[in-house]
Amino acid sequence: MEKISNDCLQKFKAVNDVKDILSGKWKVMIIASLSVFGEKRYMELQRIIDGIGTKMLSKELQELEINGLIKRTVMDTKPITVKYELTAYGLTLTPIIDEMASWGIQHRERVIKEMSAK
Amino acid sequence: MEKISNDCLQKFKAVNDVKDILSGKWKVMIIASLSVFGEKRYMELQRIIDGIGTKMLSKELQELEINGLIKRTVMDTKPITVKYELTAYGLTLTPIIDEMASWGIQHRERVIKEMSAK
DNA sequence: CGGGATCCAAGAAGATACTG
DNA sequence: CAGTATCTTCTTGGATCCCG
Repeated sequence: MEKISNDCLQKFKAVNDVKDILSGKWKVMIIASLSVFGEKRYMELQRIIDGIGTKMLSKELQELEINGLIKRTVMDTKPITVKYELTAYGLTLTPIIDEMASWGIQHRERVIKEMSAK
Repeated sequence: MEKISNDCLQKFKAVNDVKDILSGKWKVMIIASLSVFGEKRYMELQRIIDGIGTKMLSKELQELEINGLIKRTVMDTKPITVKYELTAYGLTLTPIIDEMASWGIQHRERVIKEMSAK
């Protein structure tokens, strides 16, 4: 008779895990960048993600790499360049990003409506 | 020729909006609690969400209320009680929570496999 | 270019005590 | 019970300099 409760708890804890993995101010946006725009270089990420500094970018990229969500590749170009991309595992986050994106788009429409309603 | 780029940017910004609205260490877990378990009281939320203190709980609940995602109702019981629940708008976040939950569950299975593989 | 190291300011968050 | 107020601690993150 507590079957439902256990399922809910399971679900709740699962959300908590995702929270932990995507904790940090910028991780979701890094994933979103790589998910939406595809493979990017360090500098490009910094330009895309508004307001992020080199320190935080490096730190969160490393944490994401440790968790196996992104892959870091050093290219042997004249001045060295590094590209980042989602791993196969990181790509499985796409549905979450997509859900967030579509919700955000609807949210914008809602906000616009509210403003014009005044 | 920059049509695709604009769509991507739109999408990216939309994700960013969601980030902002769900910013803060506990907001996602509060939403998840109310989504998974349904209407809850202040104290119940504090018990469910491991580690949260009264200060953060109050603060983030207020912010969520301001954003129209949750509804706060004061019940006139002997010792006063307050219940929180998702608004119709807050309920639209359910798909995101569900995606996170199912990803988290698969993530757990993966971690378990990795450990037993050793 | 892609970072690492250091220093420092600001804000987020915890603990505790208190109130209606 | 449901918070608020206060104080302290910890984390975040910005700025800067440096290195391969």
